[in-house]
Amino acid sequence: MSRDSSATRARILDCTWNLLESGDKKVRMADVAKAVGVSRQALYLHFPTRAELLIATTRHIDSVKNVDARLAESRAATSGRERLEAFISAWGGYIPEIHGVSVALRSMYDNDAEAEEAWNDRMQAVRHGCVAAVAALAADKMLRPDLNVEIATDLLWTLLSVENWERLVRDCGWSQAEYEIYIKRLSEAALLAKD
Amino acid sequence: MSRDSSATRARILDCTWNLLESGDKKVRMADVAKAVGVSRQALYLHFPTRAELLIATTRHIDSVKNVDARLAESRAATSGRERLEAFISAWGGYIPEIHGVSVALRSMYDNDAEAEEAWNDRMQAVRHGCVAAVAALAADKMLRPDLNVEIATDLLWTLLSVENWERLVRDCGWSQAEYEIYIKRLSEAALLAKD
DNA sequence: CAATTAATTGACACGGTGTAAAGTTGACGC
DNA sequence: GCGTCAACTTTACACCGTGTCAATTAATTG
Repeated sequence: MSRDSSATRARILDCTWNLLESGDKKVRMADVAKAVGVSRQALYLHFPTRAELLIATTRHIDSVKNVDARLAESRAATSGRERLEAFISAWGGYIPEIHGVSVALRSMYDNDAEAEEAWNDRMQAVRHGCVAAVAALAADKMLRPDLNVEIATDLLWTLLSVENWERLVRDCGWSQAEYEIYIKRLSEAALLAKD
Repeated sequence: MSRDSSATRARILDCTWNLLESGDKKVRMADVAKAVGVSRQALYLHFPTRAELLIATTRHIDSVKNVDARLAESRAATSGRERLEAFISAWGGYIPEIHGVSVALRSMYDNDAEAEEAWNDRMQAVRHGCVAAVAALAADKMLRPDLNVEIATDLLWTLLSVENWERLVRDCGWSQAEYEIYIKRLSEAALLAKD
């Protein structure tokens, strides 16, 4: 080949990531192109649409940040309660990493079916983690008696939403550490039987 | 005047409301115009921008649905706990009424400073209610000892977000009644000292 | 050298918002 | 009845951002 296609593809992903994370919202295709130092049209040589660029960027972040390994940790915990805490640490600690791209993806949620699907996929993955954590609690008979597994999963999934993280950390000015502490307490207050 | 200006203005607001609430997302100026039976340009005779039309629509809904009176109820409660429950009922019951317009407003949050401000105003109003409810709990010495008033307010405000309502009612398929029951329990588990 | 391929340049269609200008229609006062 | 004012219409267009297309340039490799 003349120039290394996969290398520029990687540069595009990195620059997109940077732009998104720098919080300058308004990341247009032209902005990315400028940041990469490439023509706007070159982007379309690598990614068919803006939505696909964003989705590819999340996957890129996932692989760089090793999200699978992080979440795997929570599966190692023995007790249900430890598992819950480990999962909250893993996911809660991952939210700030993907926050920029999550904002971009969600902001095109309404207009773009592809973006919607990508976002939902992501959220379903989180839900799987919630299901597992709640199941572990139930196995330990630690689940509040007035909750069934389904309801408890819905609640935990809701508590751990990116939107709630944004509210607390961005809007309320909490530190990441505060977020993790209080969201753990909250989750436990919500799910655990008082004993 | 030739035709009653304020009457068509009201018709525009009603039709916008209907369209937004019918969930057909994609409510463009042209869609509203068609629904009202008026030219697209006529809309701009009454509202300078789409954002202002949406904002005016929320105000219109507020006055029709009498949001102030609803929230006033919660201020009548005597004990802190009653006040918390009353506030959750009032606001939680109001969310579905404004859900359509809230989606539209939030979807232009990133692009439109005016829409952002309007949405934030709304959320600040809710926060005032949270502040009052938490203060009432604190006055009754019912607040969890490991929470201060500020943190407790942040938490309650977060729990009562429109986004959480959407997650539970729309995405998880909860009924409005379930939402209110479980969000009350959750809020109490989060905020109340166990006694 | 020739073939291949990344990337460039410049032009354009589309959809949605908002603007501008000229024309139509109806109610009202005189 | 007539003129006037204001609501509304029609048509046209500018702007922005996405995505498409075609012709061209440049670098690598057999």
